[in-house]
Formats: sequence, structure tokens, C-alpha cells
Amino acid sequence: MQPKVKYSRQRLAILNELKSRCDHPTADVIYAEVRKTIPNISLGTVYRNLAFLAQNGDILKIPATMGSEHFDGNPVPHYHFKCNVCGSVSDVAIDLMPTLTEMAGKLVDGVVTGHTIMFEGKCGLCDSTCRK
Amino acid sequence: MQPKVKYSRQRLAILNELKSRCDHPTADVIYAEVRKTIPNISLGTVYRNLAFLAQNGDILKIPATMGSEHFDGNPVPHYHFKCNVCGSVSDVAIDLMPTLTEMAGKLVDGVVTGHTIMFEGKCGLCDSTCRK
DNA sequence: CCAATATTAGTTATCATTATCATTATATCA
DNA sequence: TGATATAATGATAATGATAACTAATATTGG
Repeated sequence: MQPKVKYSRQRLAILNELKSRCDHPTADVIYAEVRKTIPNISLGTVYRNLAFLAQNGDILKIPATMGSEHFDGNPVPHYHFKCNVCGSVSDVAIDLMPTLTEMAGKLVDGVVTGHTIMFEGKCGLCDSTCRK
Repeated sequence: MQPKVKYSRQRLAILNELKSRCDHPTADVIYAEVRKTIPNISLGTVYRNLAFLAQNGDILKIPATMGSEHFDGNPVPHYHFKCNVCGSVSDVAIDLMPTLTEMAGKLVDGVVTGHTIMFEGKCGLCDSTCRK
């Protein structure tokens, strides 16, 4: 039998923080934010819980194009856009989820269970703020 | 003016190794292989040259879903499939390259310059060899 | 062949993430 | 409600991939 889960203050704070925002922060952004209410929370605890919550289906771990991992409070798979300048990640409202996985399944030797799409470019903010 | 490029023995060996194989190895696989002909080549040299060659458009750097970066001797952008069991990466012959980027461009605030798709699942080899 | 300089080998540093472990908090049940 | 079993934490050390540094070497145009 699996170990009983205990919902600690810090686990709930991390989940809550992620659910309450619509961007897709990295572990240390979450860390900085949660620290405002639980000042002595450990960075390890943040990583541990983000991994746990993703495993548990409460949140989404967004495969990073480079650098660090990003997390999404919305656990339903969807596509993302990453700004190559500031590194921010946002949602893209296109849904080809079952279609593309199916298409690939017919072409690949093996079993295709899903896919991710990461769009890239320059976000609106970085595009307008083109100093230099 | 830009510095003149010198094509060293090790740079050519790395490029050649990547061009001659149809899988998509990581830096240390390349390192192990090139070491057979240039035994004292440095791992740093492999990383440096893979970055250089990708920048130069000779090869493709495949954004890793997790763990380490993979490289592709084919510099023309295309889609990939990653086995969650053995970690191998292979090609997927679907091409939605301009279409999807365009679609996203209409939905995102900013400029979308491209995208990557990573399919995931279990490759044919790992699927048949399903011991335990 | 020589000189100018790009590139290398070897090493150390960095960064994100995991593991370790003694201590603390949580949930269960008497 | 309060004792108890154990999951979770905080602090820190360890890991793994990649980048940076530097003196020595190899490459290329003249």
C-alpha cells in the first residue's frame, strides 16, 4: 500500500501559489514568492513538492527548452510559447492534442503516448521594449 | 569582421561523427565515439564544437525534454520522438513547420519565429523488451 | 616556412536539481 | 483530546550537465 499523503502547510502554499497565477514560473520564482509567507521554507522543499504535485496530476511540469524547468498550475496538457529574450513562458490556445499523437503513432515504431509543442520567439513586452 | 574559422581535426571529427549516424546522440556519446580516433580529445572541446556547429547551422540542437541535450546531424528543422524508457531520440516525418508557427503567431502577443514538437512514449525496442 | 591567432586539453567553476538525515509537523485512533 | 506512527521539512552536501579559464598547440594565409 502507498504511504499516506500529508498535506503540509508548505505543500499547500506551493500549490496555491501556482494555482493563483497565470504565468508559468520556475522553481526559484515559486520559492521567492512562498518565502514571503513562510520565510524559512527550504528550496529543496519547493523542488520536492513541485515534483510531487506534478506526479500527482495537480500541476504540469513544462519541459524546458533550455535553462530551468517551468511549472503550470493548469494540469490539463496544452501548448506553450517561450520568449527567447526574457525566458517567460505563456499559453497558446491551439489544440491538436489527440490528433498529432495519433498521427505520430502511425509513423513511429513503438507507442506514442503524447507530445509537447513549444513555440518560440519574442514576447510582446520584449518586442516593444527593443532598446539598443 | 568576424574571426576566421579554422577547421581543426577535432571539429571535423565531431561534425563527421554526427553526420554519419542517423540517431541523435548526446554530447558524451559523441565524446566516447570520437575518442576512438582522437583519444585525448577533451569533453569541453566536444561541447564547444557542438555549440559552434549548431550556431553555424551545420547541425541541430534538439531541445531536451529532460536530462541532457541531443544533437542531430540534419540541420533542417523537423520533429522528434523520445523514448521515456531508454531516452533515445528519433525522427518523426510529419511536417507542419510553417503552418503551426503561423497559427501561433495569430494567437500570441509578440513574434513567433518557430516551434519544436517532441513526441513521447516507448520505442519499439523498449516496448518488445518489456521484462518486468 | 613563419607569423598571427583560432582552437585545444585539462582543469576548475557554475547552475539547476537531488539526495541525505536528523528534526518537526501532520493525521489517526484510542 | 492527546499519544503515536510516520510523512514532510530544513539545512546542507552531492550530483550531473555544461560553461569558463588559461597556457600550450595547431591551422592557415602570405
